[in-house]
Amino acid sequence: MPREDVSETRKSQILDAAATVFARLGFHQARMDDIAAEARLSKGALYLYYKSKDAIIFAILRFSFARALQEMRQLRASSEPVASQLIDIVRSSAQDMERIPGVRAISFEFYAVAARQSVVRDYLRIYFGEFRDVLAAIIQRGIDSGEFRAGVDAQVVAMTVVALLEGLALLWMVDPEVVRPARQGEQAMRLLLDGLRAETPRPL
Amino acid sequence: MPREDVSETRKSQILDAAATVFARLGFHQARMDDIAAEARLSKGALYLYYKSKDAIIFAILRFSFARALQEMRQLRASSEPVASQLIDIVRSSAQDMERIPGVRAISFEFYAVAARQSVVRDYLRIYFGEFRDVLAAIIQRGIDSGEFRAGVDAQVVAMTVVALLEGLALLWMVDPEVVRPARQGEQAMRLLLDGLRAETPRPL
Amino acid sequence: MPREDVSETRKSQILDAAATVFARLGFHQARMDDIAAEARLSKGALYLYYKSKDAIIFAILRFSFARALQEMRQLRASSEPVASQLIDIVRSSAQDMERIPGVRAISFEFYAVAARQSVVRDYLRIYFGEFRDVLAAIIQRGIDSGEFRAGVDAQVVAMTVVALLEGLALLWMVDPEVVRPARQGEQAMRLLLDGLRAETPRPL
Amino acid sequence: MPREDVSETRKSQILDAAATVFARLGFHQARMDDIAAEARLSKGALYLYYKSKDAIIFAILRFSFARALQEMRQLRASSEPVASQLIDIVRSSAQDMERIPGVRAISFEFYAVAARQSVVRDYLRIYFGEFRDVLAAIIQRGIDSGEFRAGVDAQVVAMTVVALLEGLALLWMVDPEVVRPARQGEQAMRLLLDGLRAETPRPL
DNA sequence: TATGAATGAGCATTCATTCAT
DNA sequence: CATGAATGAATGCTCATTCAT
Repeated sequence: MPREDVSETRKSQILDAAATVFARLGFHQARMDDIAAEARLSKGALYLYYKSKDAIIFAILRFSFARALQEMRQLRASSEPVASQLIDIVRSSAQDMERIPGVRAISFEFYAVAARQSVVRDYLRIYFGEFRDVLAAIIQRGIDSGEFRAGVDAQVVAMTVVALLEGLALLWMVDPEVVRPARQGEQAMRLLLDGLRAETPRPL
Repeated sequence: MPREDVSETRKSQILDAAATVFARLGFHQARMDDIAAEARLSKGALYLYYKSKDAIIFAILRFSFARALQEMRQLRASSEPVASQLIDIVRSSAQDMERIPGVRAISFEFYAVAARQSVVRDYLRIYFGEFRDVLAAIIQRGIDSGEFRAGVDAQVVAMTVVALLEGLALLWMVDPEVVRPARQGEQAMRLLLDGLRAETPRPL
Repeated sequence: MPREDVSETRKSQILDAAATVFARLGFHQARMDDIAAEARLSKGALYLYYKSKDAIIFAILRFSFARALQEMRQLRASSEPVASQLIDIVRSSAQDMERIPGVRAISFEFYAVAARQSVVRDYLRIYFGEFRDVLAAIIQRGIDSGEFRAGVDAQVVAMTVVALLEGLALLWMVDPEVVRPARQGEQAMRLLLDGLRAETPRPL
Repeated sequence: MPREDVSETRKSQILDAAATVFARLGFHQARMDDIAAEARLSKGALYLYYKSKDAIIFAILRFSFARALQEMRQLRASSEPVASQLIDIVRSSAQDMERIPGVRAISFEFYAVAARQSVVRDYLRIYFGEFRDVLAAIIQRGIDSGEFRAGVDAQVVAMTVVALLEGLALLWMVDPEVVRPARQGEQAMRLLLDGLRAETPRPL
């Protein structure tokens, strides 16, 4: 009469707790005791499911990464007009970040780690690369359809959009009273779209 | 026979060393021993000039902050055409970050800390606020002069430019082979400028 | 419908496994998990039969002790000539140790523990005491029969033989390429026998 | 005005303390706190001078080993009659062990470790090997001078003497009331000497 | 002013033991 | 009988900070 396998339950129970604690305290300041308490497990139990604190951090990285990639791939499907699709993407990304502030706090932890650890950097490189590719494909569709003027470099525009979103996340974390990612992100995107549509780019 | 005051010399000697070590190892992984060794001072000497490791971190924050603000205020002076001034700002910011990668690594450390410590966040808020204000003033000049179309929100555009620069810094750290802040930042800025000049923003 | 009592089976199953693991890893380095795995039982099962890890260690001590005493008492029976019986004893003891190296590894663990725990020391005291007594009886027979010269202290000779065997076990563990307990133990015993037979012990 | 270098002082202060604690509690049961307390230093100070607990254990091994080898080499010099020199060696070895019981307790710890760690075994191999060589040289001198009968294998006799001493140490640790290493070791050595001198080894 | 030896609080990790199933 | 998930006390080691010199 084998008991049901709680292994997966425990693992996500731990990751959830760890994410909460990491968001509050940061990777370093967070103690295994904090995570255990948050997960309502004993400290020893954490080690039944994860080899070390670092292993938990990496598991969170992998998990968030996988989910982010998955969400991103949903973007391809759409057959909306390109401009409004881009605005949707920016707006919903911005809304997501405004909705769950903890996630962003952890992102900044990861960015700090990435600056020194190539393993972490690798994950981010793939993530941002794929994000740019998805956007670039959409933008390219706009160019091909004549919605955007020819001569635009889709990759550069994609990079601009990603940078804009990440930059807004930072500014919002720093000054949430003033920075409103959804609203202002959308306005920024509209400006970019105006630039993309402009018949002739004028010289300086 | 008073010896000359080495106090200021020592302080910046320590801050330089600390910045180097923090860039390499991060705030947490960096040991007071590492900083002392890098500064060619004894560990005890660090405590003659700074009360604690955190005090050193804050001193770096204050110092970078002050210098960044100062550099920023130089921007006001210019009487260039607005568009080219904006491009200059983006390009030189991007070039700066490409020139001294260590500085950026420390920025990411600060951003991670800012997500949890309001004192740090306060500094960043002021910094980014001022940056936006400077840019907004320039942009407003463009609007007033008719170089940009009326109806544009200078603050939003300023925020967009700052977000773009910060986002590029992140993407560049993650993937320096592909992301070229100076070149691509300039292209992004030109797109934005095209949008700003567009006679009539078109509806979606 | 009483199931057959597996209790004794389990107990020796556990002791066998524990002995194997202890021989490989030592008392301290060996984990209850290791013993359970080796015994093909769950960790919990170990506690059904033994109260603690220490209890297992003591059970091994008691078991080895009982068997060793029993084997030893077989020695009394013989009616061989004394000299050859002594040589037989030394040779077969030495052969035993060469045959099962694990047993010796555990002995050294017990000796280390004995140096600090009187309970363990007590067992060893009885064991070595009895060993000496058995040998002393044999030797005394040699003295009484005139095979050995009078004036010899049977207890001292017995102690010498036991010390020799234990010493050889140590030297063999340390340098098995060079030390051959059976062969060299026999030669040592023959020398001793020559000394025992010598008409007159000569002054220095 | 540099302070005197306390490094060597501290190191031996720590080794002394550690030896005391190890003798009392064994390698495993001894805590770094115990050693620190015994050395009247903080736990941290131990780590200034030794990298780890194992490093302390090894340092004790190396130190004892070096001193034991050194003492042993003093034996070569003598030009006493061989028989009395051997008796002196046995007697003084036995007296040494009776004098400092702690040293022996640690030996048994090392023997237990040696059974599983070749690094430790290597030290002991060299030590016992050298001990045997020194004794063998002395015994060979006895053979060459005619003091002992020809046909004796000096190495085997040397091994016998070493085994005897180690065996006595064990028996003494186990039963110090009954076993008197110095006295009984000397008697055993005299028996061996009788055997060595015997004109003709008799057949069984 | 400067040193660096010393301190000790703090933390990740291990593992014997328990107990619900 | 048997299991193995869960517990939590125990401990080696680190490192910011202090202070005698």
